Amino acid sequence: MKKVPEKNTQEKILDAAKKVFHRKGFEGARMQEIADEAAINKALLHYYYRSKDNLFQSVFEDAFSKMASAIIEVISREVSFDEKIKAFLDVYLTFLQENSYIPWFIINCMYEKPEQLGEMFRKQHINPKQLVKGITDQARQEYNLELNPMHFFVNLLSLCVFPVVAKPLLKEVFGFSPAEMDRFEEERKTEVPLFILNAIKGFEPGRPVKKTKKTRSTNEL
Amino acid sequence: MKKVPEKNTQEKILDAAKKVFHRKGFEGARMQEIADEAAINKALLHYYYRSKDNLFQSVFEDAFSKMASAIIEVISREVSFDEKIKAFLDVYLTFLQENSYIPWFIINCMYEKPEQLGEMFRKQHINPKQLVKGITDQARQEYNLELNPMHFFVNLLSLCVFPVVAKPLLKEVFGFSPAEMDRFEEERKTEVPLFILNAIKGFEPGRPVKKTKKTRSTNEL
DNA sequence: GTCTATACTCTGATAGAC
DNA sequence: GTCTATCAGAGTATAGAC
Repeated sequence: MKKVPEKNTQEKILDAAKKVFHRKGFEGARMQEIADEAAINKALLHYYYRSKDNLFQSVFEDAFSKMASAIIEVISREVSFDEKIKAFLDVYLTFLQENSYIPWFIINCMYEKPEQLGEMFRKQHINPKQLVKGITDQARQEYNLELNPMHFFVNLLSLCVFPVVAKPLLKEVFGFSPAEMDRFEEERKTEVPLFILNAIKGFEPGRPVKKTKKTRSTNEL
Repeated sequence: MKKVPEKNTQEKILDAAKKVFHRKGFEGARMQEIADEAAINKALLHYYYRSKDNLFQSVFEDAFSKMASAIIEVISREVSFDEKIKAFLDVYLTFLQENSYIPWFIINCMYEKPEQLGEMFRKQHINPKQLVKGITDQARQEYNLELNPMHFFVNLLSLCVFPVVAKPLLKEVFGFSPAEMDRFEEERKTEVPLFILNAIKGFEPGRPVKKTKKTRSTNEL
């Protein structure tokens, strides 16, 4: 009695929808294309998900909760600040590599339907502001670092997410082949932690920003 | 004899098209909406610009060249490395504040019509790879800093652009009021340079990443 | 549950009067 | 140059057989 892990139709549709919505966005996506991608008939889409809107909604909720829990899980770990940052970057960059369609999809959705989100947090009893403040509080207690909560967190996010979101742009601008692009993403797993950990050291109170070894006079590094 | 700076129809159309395409992207934009925005008839759009594609092309080229020249101008200045970085952040963050619609529009365009871009660079005789390498070469010569060209430039871009692109998302996640959001953007003009200049110092060869003042044992900051 | 065929709406584009 | 009217195609959604 073999276990055949064949996906049922509903799952096939959802997977296909993710791919197509990711590539084309809501407006650009075509129900026909989703049907083709899932290798089923167009009418079946409407059998399982009444409308395009409805299907999109499902894809969005799935994507957003994946994204949110990936972030929250790491942040909530009971480890030291530096371990937490490293773990965050490791887990999150890998997550983004494997789910590169999610960030742009979420951002776009916020443009089209800005309300949608607030209650998703309340439903899950999450307070992002508090969560973020926890990180920098920990940094102060353990390392005497003075980090601005929001800005530090947004910096983390930016360095992880932007390259993923702007991938098609960067690919074109720098003329990367798909293989080079993959390599670039792989490299970021070491480059981003390096950059951030270097930056953090500058926020020790004993290390004023203006100090420099060089002899340049007015504009110091 | 008063000068009445009334715009001619073609300009009215282009302005209207910018607004609508910037809000909705290519697929989401409707010719009817552009016509309404320009307070003219739909048929006139096709009189001046043969097709939707054609009109979009004009809007895109305008946005992209604005963005590109804002970046290139600063990078090409003949100043020291640190002055260049500071100038870049100052100019670019202000540009983004005043043109916050552009990044989303460009990235979205890359998803919807990935081809469109490569030749725009060739037309303007720009070699992005070379331009970017120039920055880190300068850093090595002037400050003995070993920066990876691509990654450093992408880091710069990320920290500037992502918060702008993800504005609706951040606004919702953190529950910012419009005023708070403005303040946040204003703060980034000091936070981002601080973060980056701190990070850069870590790339001096004499300053190994693993060094730390703290007594924590295995996982060093 | 899955398919074929089709209804209906929206939208980009054109024809032609003025 | 600008308008009204209309076409042709694409796309979502549904009806109904199996």
